[in-house]
Amino acid sequence: MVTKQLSGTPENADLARADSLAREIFSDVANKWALLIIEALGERTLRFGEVRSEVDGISHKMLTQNLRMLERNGLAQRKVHPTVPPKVEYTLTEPGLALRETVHRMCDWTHRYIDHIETSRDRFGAADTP
Amino acid sequence: MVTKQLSGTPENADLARADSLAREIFSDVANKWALLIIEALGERTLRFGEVRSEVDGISHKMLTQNLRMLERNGLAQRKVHPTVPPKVEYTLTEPGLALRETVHRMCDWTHRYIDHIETSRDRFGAADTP
DNA sequence: CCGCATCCGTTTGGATACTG
DNA sequence: CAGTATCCAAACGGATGCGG
Repeated sequence: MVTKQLSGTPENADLARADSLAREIFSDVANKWALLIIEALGERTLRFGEVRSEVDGISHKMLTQNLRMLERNGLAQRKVHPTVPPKVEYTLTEPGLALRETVHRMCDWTHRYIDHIETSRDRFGAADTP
Repeated sequence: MVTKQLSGTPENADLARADSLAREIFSDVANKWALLIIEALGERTLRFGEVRSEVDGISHKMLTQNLRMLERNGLAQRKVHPTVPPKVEYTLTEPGLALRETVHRMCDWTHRYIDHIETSRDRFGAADTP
């Protein structure tokens, strides 16, 4: 299991809990929108609408939902300016920035193997890519 | 957008296509089950049922579905032994192994920040973690 | 043992509208 | 502009059965 490595010696009960928590965090984070948002934010501070236009394709609802999740996990910070019209800014925290590093790795990976993958898809018999 | 960096200078049409393809691959790969399977396979060759018991929680259907996807993208190789009962083995390819590296980074990240995240969740007001 | 198909409940995600 | 709620379609995901 993925989280196996997280616990050096899986021998006591604390680790079982940590493992389950790790699984939960992993599930939160290992999804398309969350990773795209983290990437979009980068080292900048963006307003809600700015993130929205950066991510492109994401709906209002999904953005809100995922930003909430990131905030809850302490990956992004939410700064509300009590003005009118409202202005809400989001910034990645240290953990968020660290996670972003791994997203970069995944992007690099995509870049490196995109040709290989395309070829593989062709060979497999592409009849389902609209 | 995440895939922005994939195209050094986003100026011609080829890159737009590559970008869309990158997005598609990213969506395929950036999901819980796919990453867990890749991690489970590791450098070993496992039979269908072995993967199933490694990943734990995954259903027959989801496993099949994701293994097909990994095969289609050339991330995993499928070896059928025409015996009875059938024996089908799966192995990560080079690209698959490379992707696995990034999964490891994500696991390391989880390990490093799990406490921070747990604390953050508590502060946020944990009323929804069953 | 493995793969494919089917049924079906659950969840996700988009569109819209309303509030502050 | 941002957040919340509602409605509804689509996709996900589990269980089961048959076929190779």
